[in-house]
This record gives sequence, C-alpha cells and structure tokens, in this order.
Amino acid sequence: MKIFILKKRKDFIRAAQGVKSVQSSLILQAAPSLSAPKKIVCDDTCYVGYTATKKLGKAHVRNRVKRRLRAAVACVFSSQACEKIDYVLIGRFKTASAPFAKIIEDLQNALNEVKSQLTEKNE
RNA sequence: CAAGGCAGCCGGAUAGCUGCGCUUUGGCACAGACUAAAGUGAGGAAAGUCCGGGCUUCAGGGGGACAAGACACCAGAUAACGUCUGGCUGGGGAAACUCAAGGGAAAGUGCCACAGAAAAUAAACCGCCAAAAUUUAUUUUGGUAAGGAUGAAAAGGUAAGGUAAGAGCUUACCGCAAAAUUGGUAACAAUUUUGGCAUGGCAAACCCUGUUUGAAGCAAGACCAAGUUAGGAGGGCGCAAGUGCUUUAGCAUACUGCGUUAUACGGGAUGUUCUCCUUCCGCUCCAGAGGUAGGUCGCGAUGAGCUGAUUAGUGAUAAUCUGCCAAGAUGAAUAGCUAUCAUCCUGUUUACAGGACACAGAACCCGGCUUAUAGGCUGCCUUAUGAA
Repeated sequence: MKIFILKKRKDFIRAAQGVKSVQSSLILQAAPSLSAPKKIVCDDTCYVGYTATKKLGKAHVRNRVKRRLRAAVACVFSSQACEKIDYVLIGRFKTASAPFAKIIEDLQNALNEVKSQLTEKNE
C-alpha cells in the first residue's frame, strides 16, 4: 500500500462531509477518492491529509502534532488502510503530549470504525 | 567569602531501529509521486512585524507649495536608520556603573483639579508698622511683604547691615542673566567683569523652527500554459435549390449554398389533436487573443556573505591579506520511538525510585529594535553597610 499526501482544499472538504471517527487523541475523516489533475487514483494507494488548527498552540506545537500523526500513519496505514480512500487526520490537544502507543491504538480503532461505516454506506 | 556592576558564550550528549526534504552522481521502461549511493538540512531570538535598506511593479522624467507622519544636545560610524560608538548636560548609586523623546515657553493660543488671599495684567487673608478717630479695644486710611496658613508648584537662598515696620534697599557668599577671555572640532566647561533679580510650570496640549518621507509589496513580479474559446480546413449529418428517374407526388444525388449545441434529431410512454418522460451519439486537425487549473523562475555559490589574522582608531567601525560556500520547503522536509548518560527537583534505604528538562519552528534577503527564555559557563571591575 502506497500512501500519498493530500494537498487540495477541495479534497479536505469532501473528506469532512464523509464518515468520521472521534478518538481521545485524534479525529479521522474519510471519503472515497476522486481523480484530479496531479492526483492519480489506482489500486493499492490511498491519500492522507493532516490538519492542526491554531487552537492547538503555536507553530512548533502544530508541527509536532503533524509529525507524530505522520509517524503513526507510517506504522499503521501500510498494512491496515483501505485502498482508494482519502483520509484526513485532525490533531487534538492530547496529540502532542499523549504516549505514542496510545496514538497508534486510537488510530487503529478509528480505522476499523471508519471501515465499517464505509461498507454500510455502500450497501 | 558575600553582595553588586559590565561584557561575552552555551542553549543537552551518545547509540540503535524506522523515516523525510533538497543537491550531486549513477540505474532504467528515458521517465517518474521510481530507485541506489554520497553530501547536506532551524534560532538566539527563526517570534512580534516596529524602523532602515536591497529587489520588484505602478506612478512621477525636473523644481516648488500644501497636507499628513516621523525625528530633534554635540561629534563620529554606517548602504541606511528612529540603530550603534564616544562625549556633554541633568537624574540615580557608597562605588563599579547606569538612566533620559535632552530644540523653542521673550511668535501666539490654551491648561494648571482640590486647597489657598493669590496659580500670573507681578499678588495681600491672618500679620507687622505708622497716622487719625472714638465706644479704650475696636474701626478707618496709608506703608510693607520678614513670619503664619494652602499646595505638586508661591515671585531668588543664607548671613549681616539697614528701617517706623520691612524689602536686592545695601554688602558678602551661592544661584541667575549678559559680556569678555581661555580650553575644546563641537555640545559645553572654567575664570573674570558687569547687572541687581528681570523670563512660575506644562510643548508626551495646540503650535513654531529645522531635518526628512511617492505608493504598494515575493500572495511583489516574470515566463510557460491544459481545459474553455474567436476563426479556419476536412469528414459526417440535415435543409434548400438545381439535376436525373418515375410521375406531379415521391426517390436518388456529383457539384453549389446555408446550417451544424438547436426551442434540433432519434428512442420510449400515454394518447383524439397534443402532452409528458428519458438523455445515448454529435468527430478530427490547425490556430489568434486572453492567461484560469497547473507548472517554471524569482529562490540561495557572489551576498552591505562567513571564518581567521594584521594594521588604524578610546570605540562603533574601516582597510588589507588568507581560507570557505553552509537549509531552500510550498497542505510546507529538517523528524518519530527506544535506551544510556548529563543537568535540576522530590523522597528516602545514599544509590535507588519517581518526575522535570526553558522560550520557541526558516518561508525573498540583509542591518537593527522590541518582547519571551529553564539552567549553566567565562573574563574584567567595585566594596558603603557585611563576614574573615
């Protein structure tokens, strides 16, 4: 599974209108991928975007939140994510301070929840 | 020793696993959102965006006026500055040292609460002194500004002389003003002489004087450029007219003209006309203008650059020489996790446990300013009150 970075604002908005799962250290949103210029959707790929708002803190805090989310995604997504899906991860206050194992656990739970919601929607 | 002052520096380290951006050189399907190796990858403030520049576009080629803003002791440094250095003056400190937005109040206007007689046309409440009157302890008139009282601030201060009482009325010292001389580039300082006290404070109130400022910013700006598209060519299709054939209404059609995203054509349903629903096909090539999506440049190896040395200077800094090239992202890399050590705190079993480990993340680039900052290190200087 190859993971690419989501860049367009349009895609973020579409993911926000899809399904979502709220955990204590992060929020996961997801929607099926659409093709666009410079964005090739094919088998065995998915797109991931990261969001850290100004509510979380100053710039170095937001950077740290994004980096930890990126590291968590590298651990979990390559084996467990669905293909052809746009994911958006939103940082929360606890993301910067929580133990890393907790973040990974939350991410796995969120993925499973989102997966079941997506299959329900398709049926 | 302790306390203090000034200047400067550091801003955790090591290892392992897993990863990221950029550059260079390779690999190949010659291209990428592929892959391998090597190199390289946040700060003292990267922050606030408060000044000054470079650079870019617009405006104006010049000069002046007005408006608005900024600045304001002197000399120097600098590309420039509201920055920096060295002085001066005035505050603070025992000292080392430090702080200051520090032109003009005699151009004009304005303000100075409360209190107080009076807050500025030099003034008079209580006083003090003299004279007159009578009700003999009061009133009136005049002189005066030493004393009292108010206030943030009260019309030079202290002493002596002087006087009816007093007063720069006179003298000495201090302060103030003016002039001269000397020293200094200057701000200014010192000395002497003269005056005889004259200009109460606020300019961070308006204002005056002098100097100075065109505007907007890298989302600046430059270039390339899908899609859409004016137009053109070709094909297909439709219509028209013409022609041909049968025959007067159809069929076919080289060439020609027009149309070709239209209230059209085809299909379906209902149904008397007519109405409703559905939306499959409609191509290819060339190409002007514009410049959207997107991309490239601007953008980091040439810069008011960094390092070291020498020389000049009190210093800011400058000159010369040597060596070096050192982040360049754009939903935004520079890391995530683990272990050990270092530092600090707490507890106790005194070598263990637990916890903490600042402020803070480049975004076109420089010079400053301001603000935030755990903890630590180095050098020089001061000694009133302290300890020895």
